[in-house]
Amino acid sequence: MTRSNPRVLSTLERAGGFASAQEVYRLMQREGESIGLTTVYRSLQSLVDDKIVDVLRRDDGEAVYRLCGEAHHHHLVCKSCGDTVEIEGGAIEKWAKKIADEHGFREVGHTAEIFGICKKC
Amino acid sequence: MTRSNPRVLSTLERAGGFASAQEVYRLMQREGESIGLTTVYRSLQSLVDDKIVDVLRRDDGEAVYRLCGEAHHHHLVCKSCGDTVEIEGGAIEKWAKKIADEHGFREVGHTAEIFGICKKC
DNA sequence: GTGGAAATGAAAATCATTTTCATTTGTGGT
DNA sequence: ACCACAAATGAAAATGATTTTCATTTCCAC
Repeated sequence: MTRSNPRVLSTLERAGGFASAQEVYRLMQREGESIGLTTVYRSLQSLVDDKIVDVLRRDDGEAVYRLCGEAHHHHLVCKSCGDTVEIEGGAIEKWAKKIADEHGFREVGHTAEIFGICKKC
Repeated sequence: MTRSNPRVLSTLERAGGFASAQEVYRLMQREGESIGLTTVYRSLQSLVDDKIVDVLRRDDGEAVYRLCGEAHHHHLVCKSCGDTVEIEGGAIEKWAKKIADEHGFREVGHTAEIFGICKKC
């Protein structure tokens, strides 16, 4: 993936760093960019693989992609408006490590996400 | 919703309190219950509306339904062989609640999973 | 029983996402 | 420049969960 990747990334940035694949595609169409929906999906997926963007789920199950810094963090997501707060996970890191050690697991990683309804909703 | 509702609920219980609509449907089929997929969806939705079950999303976007009040647990999964250990998440519960409180979130839930390579692999 | 509202379910529609596959593009070797 | 081959692209079809439509069935209240 080389040609499309940067265009998709830049569109995602322009969208406020938070959009679904369909939205990125429609936005690029509107701006006269020539790209296929399939390629948008593939580019986003490769950006996820490269850990340049993050993916999470809206309430209706649609995947939304989000620019993401390199620092490992977790998310507090509003189920209603999709608003996202990056949070620190010091406690989690320790917990994950401890549990994994207890069970003899190596090369340990983890995922954690908190969701609820935010103040505004 | 009256006739199907209890049957769907009881099936969800039997499934361990955690399953997708399709899984509930297939389970009922296998057990010889006569019910339509549409009705399973409608029953689950009404159980969600009544706050008897909770809905959240798998990584692939499929909705999974969970009995409310079920003590939920987390998983330690081996990336290599898929072996899974159920673990307790006391620390996580507290962490999630604390963070959510700090940001004024209501109706809070969370997901967490630890993965790595197990002893055998 | 009778009539009408609510519940049911089969089939079709919807919608995001993935797959297939033929075409285009980029690259390295000559 | 030319050729060959691999990677990238995108249109169209396939997939799979979920929702909608609509005709039929069930359940009450009278």
